[in-house]
Amino acid sequence: MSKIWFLEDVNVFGALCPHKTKRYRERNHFCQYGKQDYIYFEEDAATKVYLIEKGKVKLGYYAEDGKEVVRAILTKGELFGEKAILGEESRSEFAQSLDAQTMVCPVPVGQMQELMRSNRTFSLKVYKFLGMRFKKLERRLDLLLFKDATTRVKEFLDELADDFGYCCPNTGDTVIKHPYTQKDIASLIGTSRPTLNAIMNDLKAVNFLDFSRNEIRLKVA
Amino acid sequence: MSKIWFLEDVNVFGALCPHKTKRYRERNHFCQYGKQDYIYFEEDAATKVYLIEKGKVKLGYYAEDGKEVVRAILTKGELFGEKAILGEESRSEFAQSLDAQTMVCPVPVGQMQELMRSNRTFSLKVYKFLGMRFKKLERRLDLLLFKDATTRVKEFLDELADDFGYCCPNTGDTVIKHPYTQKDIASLIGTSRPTLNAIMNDLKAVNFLDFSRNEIRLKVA
DNA sequence: TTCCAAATGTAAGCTAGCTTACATTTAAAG
DNA sequence: CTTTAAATGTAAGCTAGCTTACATTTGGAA
Repeated sequence: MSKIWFLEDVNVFGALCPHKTKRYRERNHFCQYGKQDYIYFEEDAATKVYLIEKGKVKLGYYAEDGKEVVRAILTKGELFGEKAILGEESRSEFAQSLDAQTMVCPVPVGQMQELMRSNRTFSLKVYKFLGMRFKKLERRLDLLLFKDATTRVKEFLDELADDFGYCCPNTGDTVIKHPYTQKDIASLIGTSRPTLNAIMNDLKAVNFLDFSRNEIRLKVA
Repeated sequence: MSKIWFLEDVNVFGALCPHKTKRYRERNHFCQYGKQDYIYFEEDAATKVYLIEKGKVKLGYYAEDGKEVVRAILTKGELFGEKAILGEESRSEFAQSLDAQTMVCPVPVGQMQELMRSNRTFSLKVYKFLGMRFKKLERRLDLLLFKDATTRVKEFLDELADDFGYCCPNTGDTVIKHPYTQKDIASLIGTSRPTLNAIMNDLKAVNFLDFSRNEIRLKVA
């Protein structure tokens, strides 16, 4: 499902990206980041929205005890910093490059809003995009409220399959090449890292899936 | 904090409400609902945003096991159904009147979006409003992830104080007259009802607060 | 005024999942 | 090719908070 949205987003934001227009390119550039580089920090002024051209970006924040909390890890074609459109003034999270060669295209909020005003179709797509993010949050909250850790893992894997999965032509398994560590996943679904690991191995034991460092295979039933 | 927004919302949506214009009033009316009446159900087409003129509205949904889950209870001046603006097609929750005399002002999404296009200030306020709702969700999620039940109760009471509280001139206590039952609150903060009750009585025992059916007093320190 | 259904109060017993601690494996950097 | 920090695997012990069950109180309906 989110796959469908993802594609629509690409249409929208691909069309949007100002680097396609020559005049803009003269003034601005894609921004490049190395591994671990921060694109923005918590508390930074929220003046731009970013489209990922290449690489991986981690969004998260630091809890009072200093522990890093992961909100999401996004890749090529995905958008982040969108709360700036909704009047956020300072960032409530950091954005950090995970790859040695991450490229993002920054779009000033003002430009975004101007486009939304002048192009009804575009604005509706942005609304839908924001609505999706909203629902995703609500879904996470509901899972946290009512589902046990194993169920949350399975739901997370389903989402992951939408974003990164493809069907293995030989086995029919869904192969997911993803950028998450077990620590990240644990943080996202609200369990401890050891618990997540145990669950993953249980699911492997019952042949629900197989996994290695950066690949998960959901077995066909 | 949310109080400030609340007031701004009133400005915006007060100015917006089409019943102020005579022509509109001839065609549409405020909608009245009795106790327990549903304003919309889950799965209903999401074509309108609603402003509460009077009374109380409960938003929630039913879990698979049939248990009711409360998302929020809103009162005069507050807005709901706003996901319709963000391209939601069918409701993911129900809206139910809690008072014998609840009045709401429905605003079609199309009209809303037209206004947003034609009035930049208005659209920015709507964006900010949506951003607030977004942050509220994120805050709830973070609390659920990292805080124990007692902390969540206290945070909830702080929010409640913003929405319904006033300072008692004699004692200096913050008095909160609210529409929630303990069951509602438990559902909102993600605990069981017995646990919430125990916590409330513990907080009463340590003189942090006092409470009866529909009033909570946060004691001055 | 009485009655009833909903709301609130309370306790016992159980368990999912946390914390902590440590071992093992892996991949990236020099 | 070695080194090393990060990632992953595993287990023991503990506890917050759940479930269940029941008692008591309360406000509104009749």
